[in-house]
Amino acid sequence: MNIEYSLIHKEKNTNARLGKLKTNYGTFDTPMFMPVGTKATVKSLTPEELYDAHSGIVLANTYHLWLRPGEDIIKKAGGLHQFMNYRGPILTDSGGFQVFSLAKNKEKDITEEGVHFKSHIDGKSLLLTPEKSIEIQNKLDSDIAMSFDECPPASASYDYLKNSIERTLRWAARGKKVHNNPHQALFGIIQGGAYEDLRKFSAIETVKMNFDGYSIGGVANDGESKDDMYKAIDYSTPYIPEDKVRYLMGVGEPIDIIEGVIRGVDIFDCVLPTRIARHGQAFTRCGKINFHNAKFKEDFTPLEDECDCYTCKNYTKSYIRHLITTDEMLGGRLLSIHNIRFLIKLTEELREAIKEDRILEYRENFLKNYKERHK
RNA sequence: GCGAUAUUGGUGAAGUGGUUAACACGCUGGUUUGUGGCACCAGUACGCAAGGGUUCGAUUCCCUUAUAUCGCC
Repeated sequence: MNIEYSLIHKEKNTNARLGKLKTNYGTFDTPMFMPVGTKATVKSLTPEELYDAHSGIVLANTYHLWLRPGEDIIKKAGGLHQFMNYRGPILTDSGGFQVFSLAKNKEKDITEEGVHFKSHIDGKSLLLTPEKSIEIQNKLDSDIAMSFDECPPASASYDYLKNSIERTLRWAARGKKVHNNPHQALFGIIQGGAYEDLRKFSAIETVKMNFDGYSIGGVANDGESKDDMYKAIDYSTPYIPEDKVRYLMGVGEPIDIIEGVIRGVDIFDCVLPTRIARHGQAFTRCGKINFHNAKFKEDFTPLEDECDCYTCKNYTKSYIRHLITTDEMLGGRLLSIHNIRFLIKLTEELREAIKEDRILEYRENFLKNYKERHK
């Protein structure tokens, strides 16, 4: 077995779904937020801290682990779970997203064969192909592998996207052909920007290949508007079979998670909670707050009264601000613990709301408190 | 007591007789959506020790005072 998705309940008023995903390394409920652990670690957190946050699954990255320490070393260690001592499900991203940002000349470097680029570590010229990405992921032995796709920028033209999704489909087929880890699931990725016909085409053709789950990609890129992101989801989900899990790649912000869930998404991942934490910011029910702000200097209350995370149960805003402004390691750690728990708790609440068919009401209440600029 | 040198923002400091006083740190905001890059962006001295003078114009030249450091009695 690799994975088993079961749909438990469909919300009455929206496309939101409650489900369960079973893997060899544990079962978790969906919708779920997946913390990002690019280099086989969710930056600064121990596995125990991830369990405490009720994290169902974490993401690691093929490109980074390929370069360092190398997939063979991880295989020797007994696979990614053993290597990083994480006893829960792990998904590996294909490396496509990273490699495209490193490819200097998009037209020349992105070929039918794969993507040519220079290592960010030593400048060595490298080629990542769909086959190579899958072979690496097979060795990493994650629970879920992702197809190697092209992740075009939001600004890409219709014609570019059309060619790109066709190539991504060919790449998906090539990857699937070499995938040979029976314990590992393989997901296909739907692209197509904010164009209805492209998303539909990409979704239908990807689903034809019969993957274990499906992702919506190419979203939340370089200044894409929220409306376009929501459209990309709306245009993709109708074509994904109900009994397959759906993963929206790279999202993110609390509001986008809620909107994604309403549109039928089951899994999200995002660097935001850990990245903004390292930059001194935290998610709260009232919106993002910045611990560099002087107003927290003498604020001896918890980050959030009602939050059940380690940070909120034990530390004051004044102390966290002190750690952040003095650049102490613990500051980023404490905020990462909170931010990850915040997003996972958000998905827990969304699951409750789905169960009771009141997800629209939940969104309304959430938005009432949450102050954030709408792009 | 005498002489020399210095005195620029919260800090370290650059600088010039003439439009907006460099840069860095700090500080104050902000950004961050499948994490190469704890990063990026913006703001932050109405004043150059104080008071006089020279000059069309002085932070920049001169004088006095204050303070500091170093010498000498």
